[in-house]
Amino acid sequence: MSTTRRKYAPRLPPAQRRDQLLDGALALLAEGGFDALTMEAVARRSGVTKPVVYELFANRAEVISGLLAREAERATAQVLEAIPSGLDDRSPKDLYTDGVRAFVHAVVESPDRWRLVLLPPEGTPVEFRRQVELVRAQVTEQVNALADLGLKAMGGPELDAELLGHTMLALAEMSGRLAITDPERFPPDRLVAFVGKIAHFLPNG
Amino acid sequence: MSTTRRKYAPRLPPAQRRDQLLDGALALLAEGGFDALTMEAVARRSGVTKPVVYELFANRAEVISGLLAREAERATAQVLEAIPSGLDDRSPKDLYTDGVRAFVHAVVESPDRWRLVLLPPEGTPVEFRRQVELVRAQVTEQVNALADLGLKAMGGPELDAELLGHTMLALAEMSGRLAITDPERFPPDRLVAFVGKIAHFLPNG
DNA sequence: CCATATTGCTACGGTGGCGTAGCTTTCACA
DNA sequence: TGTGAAAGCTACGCCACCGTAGCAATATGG
Repeated sequence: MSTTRRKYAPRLPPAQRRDQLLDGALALLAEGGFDALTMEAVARRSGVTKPVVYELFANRAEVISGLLAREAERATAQVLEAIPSGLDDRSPKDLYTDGVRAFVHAVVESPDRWRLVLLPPEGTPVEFRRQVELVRAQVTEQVNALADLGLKAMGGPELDAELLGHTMLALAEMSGRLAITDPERFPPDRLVAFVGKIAHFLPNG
Repeated sequence: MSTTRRKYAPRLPPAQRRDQLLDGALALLAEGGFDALTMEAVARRSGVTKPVVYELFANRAEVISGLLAREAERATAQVLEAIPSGLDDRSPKDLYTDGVRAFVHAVVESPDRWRLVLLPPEGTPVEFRRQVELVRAQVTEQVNALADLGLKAMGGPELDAELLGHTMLALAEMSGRLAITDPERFPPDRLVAFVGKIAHFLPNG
């Protein structure tokens, strides 16, 4: 058995290869969870061998954090692009509702990406949790600001501002989760309509 | 070097050993996530050898589902015990608030247990997700019933009943999560007070 | 105090991922 | 067209976990 040499994979500049590998990693994750995300698997998936992967990522942890970093960036870009934060002739309530709308649509567009953020942590690699928490902290800050604004604009702070922020986030995430896990039953419109109503029932925010 | 024989672990009847092993498994999970939960580790952790573990669990999957089954049972018991569902002279809103109170206190009492349910899966073993979803489905049904009750009692269904159920659940889970991840900043009282206010702002439920 | 079931242990062979050393092919450019 | 750097590849040794076969200690009850 002359060990037949494998066909050379097409050559790629590092940056591009890196992206390709992360694509593979994301797919693996979506299919088989974190257990499926190994260096070997990433290599196989992209039709390439292990040393190639090690050329770009020192270890599994780097693949994971690299993946999350990239996806988080794209994810936020996806939302920010959809939400014209410039003109704010809208009330905080409408701003929030519009944000949720943009968010839910982004989720429906790239479920794999968002599954990563919405249905992840604990029991998953530590580095990963760290990263997610970082991103979440940023978002929380923004949302808290909005909540504050709402409370100030509409009267005395009858509600715990910080918790209101968390709640707004939780509502958005719930919508995203439902949009991913049961898209038939929960189309974006239904979700957004509901969130909008809730927002208007609250005394402010 | 005569290979010194290891000291015999105290003998235990199966049921008791089983419980001990699951305790070990839970601790491992809390410390190092799912990657840390291996047959070897479970054995080591309980000062016992692998075949002993295999005597009680055929494989990792069984350990996991066994663990989740036990914890889920204890968890629900913990809540049900704290919430006197018999007397319902209270309004649905108060019922809900009391439920959340009981829930948050249960969480604070056994964080490891609830972390398992609240900050879990995806990217974690499939069997596990299945189990969690089963439990969650049961709870969702209960909560939906409550939401329905609230909506009917307080006037026409201005709100999407099903989504209201999900929201109530999401609020409770958010409270639980915050109670676990930042207990200093979010003591039970603060959380419960907030949830109570929110409930009363909504037109019903 | 001995027989025997029960409980636990040692010791493997097997698999699969990790990470690296060193060789081979491509390809851009002279 | 030929050459050297860049990009890939093969092929290891290592380690951790899996799962099992067969032996050793310990209880119990006759």
